[in-house]
Amino acid sequence: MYKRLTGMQDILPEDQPYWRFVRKKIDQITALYGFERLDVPIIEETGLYVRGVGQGTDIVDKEMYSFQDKGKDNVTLRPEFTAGFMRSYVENHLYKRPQPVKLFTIGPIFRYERPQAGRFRQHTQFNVEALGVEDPAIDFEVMSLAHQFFSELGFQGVHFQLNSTGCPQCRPQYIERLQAHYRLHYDEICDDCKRRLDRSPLRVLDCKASQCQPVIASAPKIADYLCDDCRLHFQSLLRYLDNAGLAYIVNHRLVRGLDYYRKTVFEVWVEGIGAQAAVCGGGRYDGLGQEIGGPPTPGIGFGSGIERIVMAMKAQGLTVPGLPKPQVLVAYLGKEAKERAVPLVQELRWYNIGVILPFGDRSLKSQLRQANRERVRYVVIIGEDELARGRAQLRDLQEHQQQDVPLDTLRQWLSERLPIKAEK
RNA sequence: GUGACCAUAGCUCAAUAAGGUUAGAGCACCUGGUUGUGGCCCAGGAGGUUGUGGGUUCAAGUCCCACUGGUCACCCCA
Repeated sequence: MYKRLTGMQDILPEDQPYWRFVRKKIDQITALYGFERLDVPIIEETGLYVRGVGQGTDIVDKEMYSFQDKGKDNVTLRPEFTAGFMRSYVENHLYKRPQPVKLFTIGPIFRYERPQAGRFRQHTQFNVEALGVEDPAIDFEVMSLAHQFFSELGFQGVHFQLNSTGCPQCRPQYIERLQAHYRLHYDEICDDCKRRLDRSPLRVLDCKASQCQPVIASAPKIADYLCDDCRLHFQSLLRYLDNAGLAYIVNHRLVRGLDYYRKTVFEVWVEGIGAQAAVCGGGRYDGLGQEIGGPPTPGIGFGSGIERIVMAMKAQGLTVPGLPKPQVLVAYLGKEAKERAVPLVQELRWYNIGVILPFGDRSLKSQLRQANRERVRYVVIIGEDELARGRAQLRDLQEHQQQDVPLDTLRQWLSERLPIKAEK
């Protein structure tokens, strides 16, 4: 028997209402904010991600689905969207268009990780990117979109974890101070942090080991080391958020694992996805354009995992509308009645009336049970008697009533009361 | 990559404190109780080589080992 690959999952019909709801909200919210859809390939040259995401990051070092194709090209299943977006922006000369270019997409992302609650090797990401503008007002716009998105999905008290991670002007000085601080406490910190100190120093701030907490608490804060440019940018953003009443928590420990982030970084946390909290993570990546060989291009965006959103929605008891389903079942008794039922079902569907046809020549009782189970409103019953008279029994399962109607008026009778519609 | 836990019917679980005959139940499914009438109820039915492979034993779902898979957590992230 074949089984799903580790970390992959099937999205069964019963979960589709959530997915439909989230996708619909994505379409609405992006249209409202003026973001256009851009779809990029699911597979790119490996080099794009190695350069874009950065050597030394976990993604590049151990999480990419990379392989050589039949033409001996080194390719990789996309582990994130932003690098591909920047590639497309440069390749299609989108920088020639009025800036910013505001884009979004939704699609699968692949990372070879050990699965756990809220983490999969393939997950679906809603990505929003605004390229070409440095103005902190666009940082605000992107965050505002995220805020409205989650609020309208039904989440209560949506707020941001927010920080600035500086830029190449100021970050190095801060990192030196941070490393100096950690060297003073070298014996007290965990092994992971000893490793991080050289490879990815900002990450020590994110450590969860209890022994590291005092060292983190006494560590210098990057906010005190930002250059004028970064500080003013951050202050403007905070002001916009304040004025708009969007809640945030400045979290000095919030950092990113990817090299290209500058200045603004933010996340949205929600309850209900196990040890994971982030349902949205993003930031500014002004260095990425040049990194992959394009023009210097400011950009800000976020990614949001749909699986995590759905999981959190369920955990928090958020409800979504049901999907439309047929409201009529045509039951038949006997071979000749079936001969008439099959084209009747076809006809009704052509007139936009959703119909279920039972299969297998089962008893009327069984067909009615099915009708009840599938919660249709009406059952059309065609038997020998009815067939001979050119009529059908029309049973209303909700009102427990039944009437005898001419077969050729069924279409009109039903279409008057049953345009196909969503359940409840 | 590291660690912990888990694996019995489609699903959720049972199977006397440390082995003992044909592995049970609820839900779901099918059939019947009404020559052709749903929900509720009643009766019946189908559905398992107890994850795989070894081992211990007179005897293994139960004990031991390995493997596979899953879950959760770490690393890290959505």
